[in-house]
Amino acid sequence: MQRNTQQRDAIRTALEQAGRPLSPQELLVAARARVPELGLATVYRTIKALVQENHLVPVDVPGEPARYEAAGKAHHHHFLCRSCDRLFELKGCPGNLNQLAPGGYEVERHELTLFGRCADCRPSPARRRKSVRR
Amino acid sequence: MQRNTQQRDAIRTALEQAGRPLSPQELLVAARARVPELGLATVYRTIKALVQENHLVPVDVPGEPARYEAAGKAHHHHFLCRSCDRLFELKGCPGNLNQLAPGGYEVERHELTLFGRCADCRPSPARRRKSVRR
DNA sequence: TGCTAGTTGATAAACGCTTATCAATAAAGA
DNA sequence: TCTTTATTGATAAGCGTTTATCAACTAGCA
Repeated sequence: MQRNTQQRDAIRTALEQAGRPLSPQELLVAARARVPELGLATVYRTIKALVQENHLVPVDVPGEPARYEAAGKAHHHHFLCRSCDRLFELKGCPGNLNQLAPGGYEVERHELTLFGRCADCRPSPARRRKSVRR
Repeated sequence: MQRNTQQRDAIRTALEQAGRPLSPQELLVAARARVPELGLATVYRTIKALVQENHLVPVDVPGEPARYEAAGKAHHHHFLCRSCDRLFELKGCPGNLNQLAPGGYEVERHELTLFGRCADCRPSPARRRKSVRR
C-alpha cells in the first residue's frame, strides 16, 4: 500500500507552487523548504512514481536535463532562460506546425522551445527585478 | 599547421552525403565506409574542430544526443523519427513563433522539433520502402 | 502504544556521452 | 626518401545524471 509521507507532500506541493516545470535538482531545493532533510534519491523515486501514475509528465528540453510538470494541461510550449536556466510555461501554440513535414512523414507530436532571457534576467529595462535563484 | 588526413575527408564527406544532421555515432559508422579503421575519438575531435571553425553547428534535440549539420543554412527545423532515430531537415519555419513569449521576455532563438515516423518507417502505405539503417 | 512493512537518506554504483592519454602512424616539406 | 610533428586509435578517465543498495525510520493500523 502507498503511504502519505511528508516528503511526497513536499514534492507535490513544491511542484504546484512553482508554476513552471522543475528539474529534479530544482525540485530538491524547493521541497527542502518544507522537509529540509529530503534526499535526492527520494525526489527521483517520487518523480518516477508520479510519472507512472500519470500525474506528472517529463518535459524534454534541447541540451538540458528533463523537467517535470503536472499532466493533463492543454497543449503548450516552453521558454528556457539561458541566464537563470529556469523553464517557463507559455500559453498556446501557433498551430499548423506539423505541416512542416514533407509528404510521407507521419507527425505524432511536436515540441517548441524558445530561448532567451526571462523578465527577471533581462539586463536593462528590468522593472520589478526579483532575486534570481537557480 | 593543419593536415589533410583521409579521416577528416571521410568525416566531411559522410556529413555532406548524408543530407541530414548526424550524431557522432552515426558519423562514425558512415565515415567508416571510407576509412574502416576510423576511431570514435577522431570523430569527436574532428567535430570539435569543425564546430570551432564554424563549418559545423550542433543541433540539439530534446532527449537525444546532439547531431551536427553544415553551418550557414537558412533558418529551418527538424523531424526526429522515433523508429529509426534519424533526424531529418525540414524546410522553412512557420514564423511568428517568438511571439508566444509574454511581455518582458527577450527571445533570442527558438527550436522546433517534430516527432513521428519517417517515410521509410511508416507502417502501412509505404511505397518505395528502403532498408532502414540506424 | 506497539508492530510491520512501505519509505527514506546517504552512498555507491551504473549509465551514456565526451575528453584525455600516449605510443604508433602518416602527412607534408626538405 | 628522410625527418618532423600533427594526427590517429584504443583505452582509460571524466562528467553529470539517474538508479540500486541497505540499514534506519515512520505511517498506518490493531
